[in-house]
Amino acid sequence: MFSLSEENYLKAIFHLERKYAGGVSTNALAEEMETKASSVTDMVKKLSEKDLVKYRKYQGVHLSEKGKRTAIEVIRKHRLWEVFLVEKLNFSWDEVHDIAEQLEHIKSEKLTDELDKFLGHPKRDPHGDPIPDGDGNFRISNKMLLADLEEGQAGICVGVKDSSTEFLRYLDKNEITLGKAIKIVQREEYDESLLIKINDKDLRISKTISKNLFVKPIES
Amino acid sequence: MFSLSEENYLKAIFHLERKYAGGVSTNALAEEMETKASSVTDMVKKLSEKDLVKYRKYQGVHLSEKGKRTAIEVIRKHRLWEVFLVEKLNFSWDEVHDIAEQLEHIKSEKLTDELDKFLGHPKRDPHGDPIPDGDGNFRISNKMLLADLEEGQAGICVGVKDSSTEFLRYLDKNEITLGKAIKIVQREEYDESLLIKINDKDLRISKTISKNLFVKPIES
DNA sequence: AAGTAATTTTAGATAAGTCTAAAAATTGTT
DNA sequence: AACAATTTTTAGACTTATCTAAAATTACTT
Repeated sequence: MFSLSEENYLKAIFHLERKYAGGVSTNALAEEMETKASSVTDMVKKLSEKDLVKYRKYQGVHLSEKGKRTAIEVIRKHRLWEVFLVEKLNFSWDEVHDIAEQLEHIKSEKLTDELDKFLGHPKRDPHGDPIPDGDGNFRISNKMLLADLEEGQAGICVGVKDSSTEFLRYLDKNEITLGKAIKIVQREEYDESLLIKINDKDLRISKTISKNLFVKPIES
Repeated sequence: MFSLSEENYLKAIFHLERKYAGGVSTNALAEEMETKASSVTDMVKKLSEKDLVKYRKYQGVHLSEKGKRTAIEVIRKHRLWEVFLVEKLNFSWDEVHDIAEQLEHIKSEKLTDELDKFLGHPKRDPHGDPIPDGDGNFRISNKMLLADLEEGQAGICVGVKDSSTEFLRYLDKNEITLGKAIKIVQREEYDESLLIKINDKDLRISKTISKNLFVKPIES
């Protein structure tokens, strides 16, 4: 149906629309896709002709309904494959991204549905990101950045914002995994670092870390 | 490492070298790849420059050691994914080919090895074709065409030569599956059809069928 | 062995996706 | 509002993989 390149652009636009609700700029897309602005313009025109995006020269792009549906389908496959790799093939959460980038383009609706069933209809991928269902609906959750919790508040670790190998390895090393409870013991205003309690131990984490970790706040 | 197209050519050459030991002709490759002879010439030159094939103008091609290794790796992945689809995702043996054609190009050695392990190191794919191991070694078996058995002889059904949907559906309909014993009750010389006994029932099959079914003869 | 038929290669063209460099439009600044 | 800086688009070129049509080579046939 759509080329690998087209699917990757749609996915990128989908992700960027969260940040730039007023339209995704050519430069932002170019950076996300690690390509040049001129290439983006070319591709965006093509996507526009196929009614996958709404595009007005110099004004950025938006996904159309059709484009959004396609993007979500690719994301669904990406996340299901990540679950497969971690749960069934002994991959760790920092190893799965590049392979899922390949697997997400395999075309077969039956394959996606059977994989979903085989995995027991998982709701989240190994990084805590929600997996859309077959109709493209995401489970919405009240997650927030750890950095935005108040002193004394606690939350359950539910996802990462940065899923780079480096960050995930840092988390592994410090035994921070999804599902764990984290409590803010003390906020250091000077460098915005946090002293947190996790696994019954105190741990000091930098602003960089707390800005990349999602938690679901615990009502208290 | 290699493009999708390059891998498909290598695979096709590998298969054709069984039939044309003296070198695979441009036309034969063109037919197998469903493309034009001129396209084949172009690609074969490219593969030759990469030392994946040995090529002399007008003389056909042979895989080099490197080309053969690459082709076998692709075939290994194809067959492992077929096993996965049938054993884990409820696909039937006539539905898996096209999806495996896509999955066979996913690049990750760890993925292949873990998949192999997850599936319990299967020796054959759902059509009875042997799965090469990680070093590229095929299990060799003394299979032969059902058509070549003598009257009175029997064999175990171990594979298909034609794995088209149509043929596989015919087999399903007649309850001919891998592992079943088949005995030649009578050969009809006029049209080369066979009367066989399978599942304790007599069945008349045409030459077309018997020439596309592999059996391992039972010593008697 | 010479001529015809078939196969294979070459030459030039096309499409997708990318690039660089230059032109056009928008945005920011005073 | 005018100029500068930034962003975006256009124009033209390149690569990969393909095609058609013509030329070259090999194979077949008598």
